[in-house]
Amino acid sequence: MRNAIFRKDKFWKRQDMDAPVTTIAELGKYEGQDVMIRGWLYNLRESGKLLFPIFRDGSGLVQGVLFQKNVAPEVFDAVKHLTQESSVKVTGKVRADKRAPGGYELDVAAVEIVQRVPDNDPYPITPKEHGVDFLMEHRHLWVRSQRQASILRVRSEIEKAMHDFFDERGFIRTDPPILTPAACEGTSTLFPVEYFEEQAYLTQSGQLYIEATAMALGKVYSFGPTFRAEKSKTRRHLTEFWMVEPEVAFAELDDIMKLAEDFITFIVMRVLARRRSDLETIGRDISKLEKIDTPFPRISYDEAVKMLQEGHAKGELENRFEWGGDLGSPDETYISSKFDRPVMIHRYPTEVKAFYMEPDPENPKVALCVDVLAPEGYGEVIGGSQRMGSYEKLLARIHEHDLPEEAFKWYLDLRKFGGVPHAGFGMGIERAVAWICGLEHVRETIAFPRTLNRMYP
RNA sequence: UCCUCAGUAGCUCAAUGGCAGAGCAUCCGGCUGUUAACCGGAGGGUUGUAGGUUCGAGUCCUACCUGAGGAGCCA
Repeated sequence: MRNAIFRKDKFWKRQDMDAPVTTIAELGKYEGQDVMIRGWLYNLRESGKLLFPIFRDGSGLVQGVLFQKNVAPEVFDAVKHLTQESSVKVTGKVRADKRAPGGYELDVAAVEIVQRVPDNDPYPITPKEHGVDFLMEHRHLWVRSQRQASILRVRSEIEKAMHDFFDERGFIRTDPPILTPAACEGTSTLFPVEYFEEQAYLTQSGQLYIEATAMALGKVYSFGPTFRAEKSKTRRHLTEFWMVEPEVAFAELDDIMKLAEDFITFIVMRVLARRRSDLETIGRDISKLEKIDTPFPRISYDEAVKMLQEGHAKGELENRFEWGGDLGSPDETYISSKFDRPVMIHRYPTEVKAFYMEPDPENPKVALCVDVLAPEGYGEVIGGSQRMGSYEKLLARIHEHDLPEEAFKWYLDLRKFGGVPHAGFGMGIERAVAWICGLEHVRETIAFPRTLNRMYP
């Protein structure tokens, strides 16, 4: 009712005509001028004849000011009873004020309510604290909060940086299939899907396919969603996550280790350059990111085992680590805690790694592979390797791992028709975003996370 | 799959085995510079579900459900 009456008011229409539309982030360019911003009511404080509505528009926050005697009674009344997250078009004069967050205020002259949140069914996410379960249930609204919006901006910047990095180096993006006939690595649990009369699976990695496109185009990369049906319930796991995977013909292990450290450093520098204010909103300790630079320390698996055993002897690790196993989460945290930049651990035992990895010619018990561990306990963000080159050895591996030979016929062909040494790696975007933003949990790094117990919203 | 913890108002949480409460949110009133504003008032409950012990259960016991984060596995 209030809304309907107000929409017909001539006052705001007249103001509206000459006020340019802008965003909150750009308000500084319009100091002293009338502008219109379009957004949502973030919060409202009042003090008698004085109102302080805070608006957000996706680019930032601005505080509006209304003195009762200075504005039309309909405008004052409309703002006074405006509900949180109602959508609005606001017209007013931009004024610099030290008391305002962001440095600028808007002297509100007119407000058009686009859609009013009902009084009896208010916006559920208040400026007060909420629990994880409640926020996840309202993820479609939670993304409007400043912190979540900043995280999504950083994620976008990381993805953009990633594309720029590979493009500048002559990589071609090739998109692998998401529906696949069989396991890529034969280890992880896959999501089965009905494919007409056949069984198919959602991809757990595009790697095998981009090995093929690398033989066509030389340097390629892929970026897309991957799926793991593992029943993992930790802050580092999603069932659906996005992975970027470069693959390079004629590259060996050392080449992709260099590529990996350049890649990570490039991304961190880009985020620091372009999304610093978002990192500040998130509360990230930026000095930790500023230390990231090449070269990253390179530690062989053998050396890592030695570190872990010494750590156990000093009482810093609960369990004694024995040569031959894969590093557990506490082991990775321990090793990465000794450095202030990402650590590269290379040459793991062949037995704990995927079937397609090339054994080290100097010690066939270990594979030419590398894991990159992010600092501050964020764990593995990159896994890569040099791929097995020999047709015969690869075929033997496929048999050893009980994989269906028929399904890998095309993959074996790559070793038959002009096989070359080649290598690549995969980086989980969510873990990289979590580390760069300093988040507790990867579920905040993607707009709509898919976890073991959650498909909604 | 295993281990641990938690489910009470829309939200965040209290309540020794003895009357189910507070703050925030919502609505009403007050306040001309507020910063998660503040002050006063009102409405708001199948204490996750099903059993059991007890004169009496939000509280103790059993099972189940849901969620959380740790292991394993992985990026």
